[in-house]
Amino acid sequence: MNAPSSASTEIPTVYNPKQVEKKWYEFWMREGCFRASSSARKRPYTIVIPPPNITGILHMGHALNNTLQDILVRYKRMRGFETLWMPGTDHAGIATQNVVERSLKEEGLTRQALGRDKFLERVWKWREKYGNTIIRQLQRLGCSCDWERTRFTLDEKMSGAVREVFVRLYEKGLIYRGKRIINWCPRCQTALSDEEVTHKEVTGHLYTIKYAIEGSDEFVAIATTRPETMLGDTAVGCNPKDERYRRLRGKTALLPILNRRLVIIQDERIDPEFGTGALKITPAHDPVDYSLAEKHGLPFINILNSDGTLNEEAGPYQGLDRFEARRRILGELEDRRLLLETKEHVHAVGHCYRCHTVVEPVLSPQWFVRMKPLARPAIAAVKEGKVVFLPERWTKVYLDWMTNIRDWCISRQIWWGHRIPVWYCVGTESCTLKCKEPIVSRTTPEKCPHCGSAALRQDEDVLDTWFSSWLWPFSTLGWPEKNKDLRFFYPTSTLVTGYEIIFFWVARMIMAGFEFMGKEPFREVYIHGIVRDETGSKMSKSLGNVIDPLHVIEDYGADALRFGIVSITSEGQDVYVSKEKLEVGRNFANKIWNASRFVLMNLDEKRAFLKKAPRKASLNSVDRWVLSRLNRVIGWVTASLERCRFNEAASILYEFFWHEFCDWYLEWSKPNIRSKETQWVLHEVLGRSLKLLHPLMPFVTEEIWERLPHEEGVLMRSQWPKVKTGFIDKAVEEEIHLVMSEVQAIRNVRAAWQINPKDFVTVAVRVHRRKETQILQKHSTSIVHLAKVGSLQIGKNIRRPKESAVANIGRVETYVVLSGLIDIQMERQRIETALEDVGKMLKALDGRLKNEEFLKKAPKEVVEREQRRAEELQNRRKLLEENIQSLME
RNA sequence: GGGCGGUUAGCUCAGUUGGUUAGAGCGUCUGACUUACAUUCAGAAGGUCAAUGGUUCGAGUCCAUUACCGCCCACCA
Repeated sequence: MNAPSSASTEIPTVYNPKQVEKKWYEFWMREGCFRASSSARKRPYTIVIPPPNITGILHMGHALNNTLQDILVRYKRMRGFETLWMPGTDHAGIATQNVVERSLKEEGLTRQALGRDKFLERVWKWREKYGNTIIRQLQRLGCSCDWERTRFTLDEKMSGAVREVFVRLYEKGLIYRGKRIINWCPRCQTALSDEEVTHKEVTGHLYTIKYAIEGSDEFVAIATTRPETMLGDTAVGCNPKDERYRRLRGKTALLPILNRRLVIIQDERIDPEFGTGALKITPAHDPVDYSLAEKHGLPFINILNSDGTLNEEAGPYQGLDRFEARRRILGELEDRRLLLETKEHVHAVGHCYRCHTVVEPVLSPQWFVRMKPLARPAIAAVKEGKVVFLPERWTKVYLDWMTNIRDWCISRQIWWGHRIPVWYCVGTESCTLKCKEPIVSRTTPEKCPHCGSAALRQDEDVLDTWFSSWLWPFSTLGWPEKNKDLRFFYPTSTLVTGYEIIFFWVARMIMAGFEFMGKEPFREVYIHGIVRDETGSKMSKSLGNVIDPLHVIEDYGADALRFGIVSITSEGQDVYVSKEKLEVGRNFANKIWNASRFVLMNLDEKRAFLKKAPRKASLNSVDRWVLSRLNRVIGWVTASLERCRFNEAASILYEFFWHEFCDWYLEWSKPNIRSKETQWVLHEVLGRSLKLLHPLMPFVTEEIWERLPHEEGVLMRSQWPKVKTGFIDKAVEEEIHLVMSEVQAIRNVRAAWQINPKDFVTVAVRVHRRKETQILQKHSTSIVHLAKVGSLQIGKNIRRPKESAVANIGRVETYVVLSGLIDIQMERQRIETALEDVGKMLKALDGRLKNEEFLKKAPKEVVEREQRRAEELQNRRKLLEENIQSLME
């Protein structure tokens, strides 16, 4: 393939991501670099994207989630897997409907006024216009999804899968229609599943109300947090063991205001300790009351309209909003002196997860999925390790939820979604009893199978959005067809998601995977944290604390964003993002850019020599050092990515590339820059670093790769580097380490004594071991070059020069001549501080070495190492003391 | 009421299976436009690892208790 040519040989000194990112993304797309095929002769690696809502615009949470997936996918691709990242979007029933309704409202319209068909047309139009925004934004992030496969949860094929699943579960008896207490959102005007309700602790009130006892002057006091629900009371209850209420047995209470007669029941489940011990029973608006009512055969009175106003059962309060009704009722009770007490009360109140309105428990006929049978294999699979959570602690959260799973309310009273595939016969003449049964069908039935009537009415409701999402890992691959893609790419490999949707999505996918595919949907679930701002609040538009990833991409580049966000993400912890943290990414991208510029500028025109590795013997020890470090880094980064330790990989690369390769090797290479060996090493280290960095920072690496001589095609399709163990060389690492600390020692003295950076200094080094003498002499040109030394003497018999400061006491003594600048007292202070430190360490060490238990029980290597250290420290102490002496002479 | 996570440098956080003198980035301080990079370079200061107790030759790391912060789950009206 032909890579797009880079403009000129002139390379700007500041990396400009904008143009580069656009160019490469288009190139990758054009060349089909993201495509995956089930006919490939490779092992598959598959990730399905957590489909973002079509209403979504890219926020930091998406940026994190998708960067992590892209890293895995790019890494695996380079490792030689046939890698599929399956993209798509979610129709997001309630969320999308809300958005479109809001825009209708601006036109003075409502969906009811428009009618179902017209409204749906509008939503589809909206989706045509805005539904792919998030996809384009993901592309700007660099996501390497196989976009040609992009799915949408409401596509015809997806809908087919949904109907298939509904019918199968219905026929198996796992889907049923029933009248139960569900969570009702009066604003969205739909039922919600238990998971769609978030409980918030709020400080409300506990009101104690007097209920009169019929035919007496007595009354019973009852505590409630929702006084308006009294309008739906059909009984009063207390614990049978509660002596206080013995007198009420067999009597009847009177509901205040409405004067409804309420039987008084006894039940063990009523807690005599709470409130007054007497309970008002509102069977249609409380789950506990509901089950009490079923048990005791009480009537059910629903007092709410779908919008949260009160209905005709509320008598004088009909038409009022529930909270207004509460206020009025409290006023009325107060006027009638029936309100005994009002006190503050902290309790958990359910809110709609979409619009944050307080939800109402309401008795309502809905469709449910029986979950217990589905949960069984999903629990077993996780226990057996077929599906592994990372971090592992989520396993317990999952299992707890799974074992206490409740039936799933799947019907929604909205229009945007998968219409429930159920029809009812509305024929009148020849109908039999059987005609009352719902007709559940994959396709629209033409007539009632029992009476033959063509008058059929489809269930008005749609399915919960998650009823299509839970099929995602296989529906996207074509299920219920049995095709090659499914055989090849299913089960998928890793699922990457945040913990907030473990119940909504992850758990349900595992159940669906076993139920419909007979296999787990993925082998590994990587759960990352949630993105928060500096203050720790969840980033949200309403709080105005959003750092817009698109702005970051605009200002700093996608690579900067990716690197920045990854490097602050440690396993499963929440992520706090701030602009400053992303600057680290921008700076690093720029560093990579400039280091590469340096290498490219210096590579000779004739580059044939680059193809053949020089003989190891012809490489100097600095070359061998950097190659040794590089190969260690290859191993570390590979291991980190294998274990999904993204931040670890990022920091290993950052440290190596910046602080070893750039800070040291590049500086070192300058004097030898014309040598073929040096050039080969520069090319080698840069090239392999680009590969290692590519999953994290795909754009800048690809751009440089193109300019670097190579024979591998595009970087994203190149091979992941292997560790060349032959290059790992502990001895050479130690050798260079000594030279580096020598340079640092001299620089330290220079800085401490404020020597003008332009001045050369005279340095004398007294060495105590022959090996060290050899090393330092061998590298004396480097030391001179890197520490700006004029004259350097190294030897065993060196004496402290007059007016010199000492550094690096221990293995060697380094004297920097300060003629004139030296301040004896200050130098003495410096040495004494060092002496104190040594003293402290020695004391601790001595204690350990005198401890017989330690000598007996600690491993031999540890003891030996401590002994060696002690010797070194003693030696250092001796030298420091001598230095103070000689200073005083 | 259960469960989980966190508490390490001024700030934000790393710290793999317990073993040299606990690391990074930012910030601070000192210096430098050194021919790849000021989105830079060189150097420095800064920590009794929340508290207590225990296990161990040895604890930031393991165990227990406590405190504070955060999150999740739960039908006490």
